[in-house]
Formats: sequence, structure tokens, C-alpha cells
Amino acid sequence: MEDRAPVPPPHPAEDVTEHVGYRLKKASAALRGAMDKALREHDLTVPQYSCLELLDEQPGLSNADLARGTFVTRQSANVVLRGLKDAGLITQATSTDHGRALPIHLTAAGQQRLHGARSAVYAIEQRMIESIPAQRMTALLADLDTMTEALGA
Amino acid sequence: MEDRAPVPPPHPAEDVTEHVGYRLKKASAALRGAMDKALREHDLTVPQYSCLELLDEQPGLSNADLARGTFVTRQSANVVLRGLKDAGLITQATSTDHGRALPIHLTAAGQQRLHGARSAVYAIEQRMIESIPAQRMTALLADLDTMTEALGA
DNA sequence: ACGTTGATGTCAGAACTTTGACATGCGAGA
DNA sequence: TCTCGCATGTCAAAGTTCTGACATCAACGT
Repeated sequence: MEDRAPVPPPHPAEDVTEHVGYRLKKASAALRGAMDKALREHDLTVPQYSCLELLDEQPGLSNADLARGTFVTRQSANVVLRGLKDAGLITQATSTDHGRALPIHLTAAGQQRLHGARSAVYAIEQRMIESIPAQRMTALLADLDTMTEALGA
Repeated sequence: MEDRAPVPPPHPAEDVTEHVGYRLKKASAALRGAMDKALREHDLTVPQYSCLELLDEQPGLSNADLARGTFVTRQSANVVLRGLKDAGLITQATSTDHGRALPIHLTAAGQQRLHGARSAVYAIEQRMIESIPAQRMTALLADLDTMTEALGA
């Protein structure tokens, strides 16, 4: 089969739970869980909140833009957006003069819902930030980005 | 019209995409995507591979053990395990002399499949590791754990 | 001995996400 | 001009995961 591992073991750790990937997944799962719990009180799912946050910052994003921004497929984003539309939190143009992308905007209700949920989510992020020395946080962000790019994203 | 920020901004970044949570999610999504793609050639999903890896290291784990180890619910783990059982990659005791947990073990086929997939996954992890200076990796792992605990996991 | 608590396995249903496929619209190059 | 490539929006189907609920089993304290 393979002449697959001519190099020494890729990492010193024997235990799988010591691998970077495992820790990354664990941290991400913890964050997702905390956000889920916090957002439930605001009747929002994590993907829904993510979309609202992105739209607040960059009004007029399209379905595909939001899919990329929330790391899901266009189809998934479409479902999420339908929920937000039905809840009256966003509006989407029904036509456009150029291209196919239909720009989306927050409604007043969407703004309000977002602002309510935001404090809950920011409190979670605050917990993460406080747990890490400020200087390390800079390096941490850089390293996360570096790894992301190394993975081809 | 909100008194929306009674507290000072929890973090210096204005852009949501600069937040730790966002970067974490992004890195995790990139990893998941890379693993998905690599594992597809071995007819395994990420959760399936995770279970095999855990079982290889700690034979006899139960459904609930694997659920905790892969960060999903017992119900999800149950479905994954059913798939692995149907594929003949694992065996689960049908009874036990103590308690309710039914210990699970890899079959020879499971071992083989795992070993094949492992090199593909390790290559991905290798890409991540190589992109980060060795000294920083230690700090990175520690910080990921610290954040995870700060989130209550 | 007995009830309580906690962990586990399981079923059923809903919700979410993905893969696959197809139609539409813009832009670059023959 | 016209075709090709590419991005987008959308539908359908399958797979995955979750919430909620219930039964079983061991350990603990009364």
C-alpha cells in the first residue's frame, strides 16, 4: 500500500485527545454549546444569530455571502434565512437590476432582537477573552488564522 | 434607540469576523471540511473516524463514553455506532455483568479501516502543525483548553 | 429494605445540514 | 455576437443531529 509515512510521527502526542484537531474541536463544541444555550432565551439559533450579526455589519449581503460567512452551504443558509424572514427579522429584495444576488437587510425587529442577543453572546466571548492573557490572545488569533489557511480555507 | 451597550466593549475588535469565537469557528470549519474530504475516500465520516480512533486507544468504551469523546449526544453517537456496526467495523457486547454500559471494540476490519484513514487525517494535522512555530503550539493547546474550561466544559 | 439520585441505552419526532441537480444571470474570450 | 465558465438561487432527497421522553441499572442514604 503506501509509502505513506516516511517522516517521523507528525506530533509528539500519543493520545488522540492531545492532538490539535481534537482540542480545536473541543473548544469549538464548548463555544457552540454555550452560545446555543444563551441564544435559546432569545429564540435564536447560532446560525440565525450569525446571520443577523453579519447583516448588521454589512447590510445588503446575499444568501451566498451569508453562507460563506457562516461556513455552511448556500442551501443551509437559505433555510436559515427563510426562518428569519418568517420571523420578520430580515427582508430580502425580490429583484435586482444587476446579477442574481438578492440583497438582504435587517428589519427594525431584527435589529432589536440582535441587540438583545448580542449582550448574551458577548458575555460568553468575554469569558473566553478573560481566561487568556491579552498578549497571548493576539498570537492565538494569528495562529488560528494561520492554521485555517494551512488547511486551505 | 437602545441603551444597547451599558458595558464597555468586551473586546477591541469592531468587526465580528475579528472575534475569537468567529476565528475559532472558522478554523474548526476548515478542519472539518478538510477531514470530510479526506475521509470520504475511506468511506468514513468524521464522527465515525473519531469513534474508531477513540476505540483504538481505549477499547471497551461505551456509547455514552464515545458521545462525550466526540462532543455529540448519546443519541447521535448511537446512530453513528449503528453505522459502524452495520459496516462490521466494531462489535458491541450484547450484555454485561455490571451496569448498563455495553463495551465496544474494534473488529479487525475496523482496525484496518482506521489505519488507512489515519494517515490521511494525520497529513491534515501535519499541515496545521507545520504552520505554527513549535513553541507557540504548546501555548496554543494550553489556551484552547483554558478557553474551553472558561466556557464550562 | 427502600426510595432517591445519577448514569446509561433507546425510541420517536423535529430540526438542521448536506449532496446532487437544475435554471438564471454576468463576464471573459473566441 | 456567441459560447463557455463561474457564481448565484432554488428544489428535492438523504443524512445527520438534536430535543424530549421513557425504561433500566447501580450506588447512596435513610
